[in-house]
Amino acid sequence: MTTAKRDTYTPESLLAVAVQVFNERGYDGTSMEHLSKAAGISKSSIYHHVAGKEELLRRAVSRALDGLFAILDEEQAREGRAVDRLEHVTRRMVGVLTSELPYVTLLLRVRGNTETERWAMDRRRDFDHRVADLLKAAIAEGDLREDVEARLATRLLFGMINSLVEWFRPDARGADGAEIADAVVQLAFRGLRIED
Amino acid sequence: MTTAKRDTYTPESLLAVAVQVFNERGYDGTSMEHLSKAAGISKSSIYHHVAGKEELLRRAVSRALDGLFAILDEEQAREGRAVDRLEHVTRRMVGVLTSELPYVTLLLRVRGNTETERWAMDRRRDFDHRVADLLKAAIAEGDLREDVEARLATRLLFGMINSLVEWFRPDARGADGAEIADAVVQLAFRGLRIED
DNA sequence: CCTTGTCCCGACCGATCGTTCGGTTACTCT
DNA sequence: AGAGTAACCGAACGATCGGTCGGGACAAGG
Repeated sequence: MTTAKRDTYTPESLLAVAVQVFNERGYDGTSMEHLSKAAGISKSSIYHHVAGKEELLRRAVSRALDGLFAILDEEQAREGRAVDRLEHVTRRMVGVLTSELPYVTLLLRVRGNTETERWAMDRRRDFDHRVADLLKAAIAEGDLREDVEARLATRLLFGMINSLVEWFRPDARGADGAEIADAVVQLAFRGLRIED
Repeated sequence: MTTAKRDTYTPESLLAVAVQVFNERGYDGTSMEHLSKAAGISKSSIYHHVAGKEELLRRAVSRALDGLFAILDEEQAREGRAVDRLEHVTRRMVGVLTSELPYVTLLLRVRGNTETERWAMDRRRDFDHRVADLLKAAIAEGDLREDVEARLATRLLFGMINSLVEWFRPDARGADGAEIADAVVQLAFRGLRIED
């Protein structure tokens, strides 16, 4: 039996409101006053649910990072040819970006001003390196062209995927991002130009 | 005869310092105190050169936008097949991103909290649409695949190019970004995968 | 009824925000 | 030398920052 319906805030439901405001105004541009207006409760009441502004940030980026790292544990990311594993990770990244959009958006925008932000940037860099290794392996296995440097290609691939947070908005009709994942894979692996 | 060497600040030289700090800490995360420390002059002295914090932002994003819009006026962006014009704009965007890196970085990160930021976002959107029209024309002329929607492809292309501000750092040996432009064009137009 | 704990509030804290002001230094021009 | 001005400074402004405090409203359990 899950908790019955309550019209009060939980740390999680408050987080959802906070993350939305963070993304609209930027984390540094958001005051606790802004959050209280958006949540409909007073500024001091927020501190009944969470320890402060930075805990909201930490919860948000943790959620995003957990979603991303979980991809690497999936079977299709661990077994098979590197190029196929890379394509799977690419598709699943688009999936996580769309399903956890506000949290990932916040993660991709932290600047490293606080210890929490630097920790998030470090974990994110770890994830990036893991995917970069996958791309290098795909080149070594002869499935990807080697005239584009692996690190550069990884950065451009991430640039393409991560740009979703700048323009993707969830759709009423259930666009779960599968068609976007197709487009990303098409563009990244086969290119825009028609070869003939 | 240009102005003789001066060890005092001009609005332009102060802007260069300010933009660097803005990019390190984020615009909202940067206080005038931070700027005064970085510039080596007192907080109040900054106001002798510029009207305030927001003018620094306006000057910076204006410079970035002027650089981008100038691309569209170039002959190679106005004449020839759409696909070739698009490739030229792509290469030149990489060039402007690298040569005006800190200014474009700031432009790509504004959130719309002030009138200046919203104006910058509007102008940037105009530019994006101009490039999107180019891509649509290239599809209409039969040079680009039509199984990826034009607007989506434009967004992914921009995502790839704009990601430069997240990782590109100017090199001592004059890497002017030409090799990066090659990589972007290779990836975007021909893809990563080896076709055979 | 009274206690207990959850949820919330207005008032307030010291610190910091962007900005202003009056005044001083130092260079340029005559 | 004296006047004018560009460049700069310390001190302070009102506003807002993130966060604290004591207490009120209210439902549950006895």
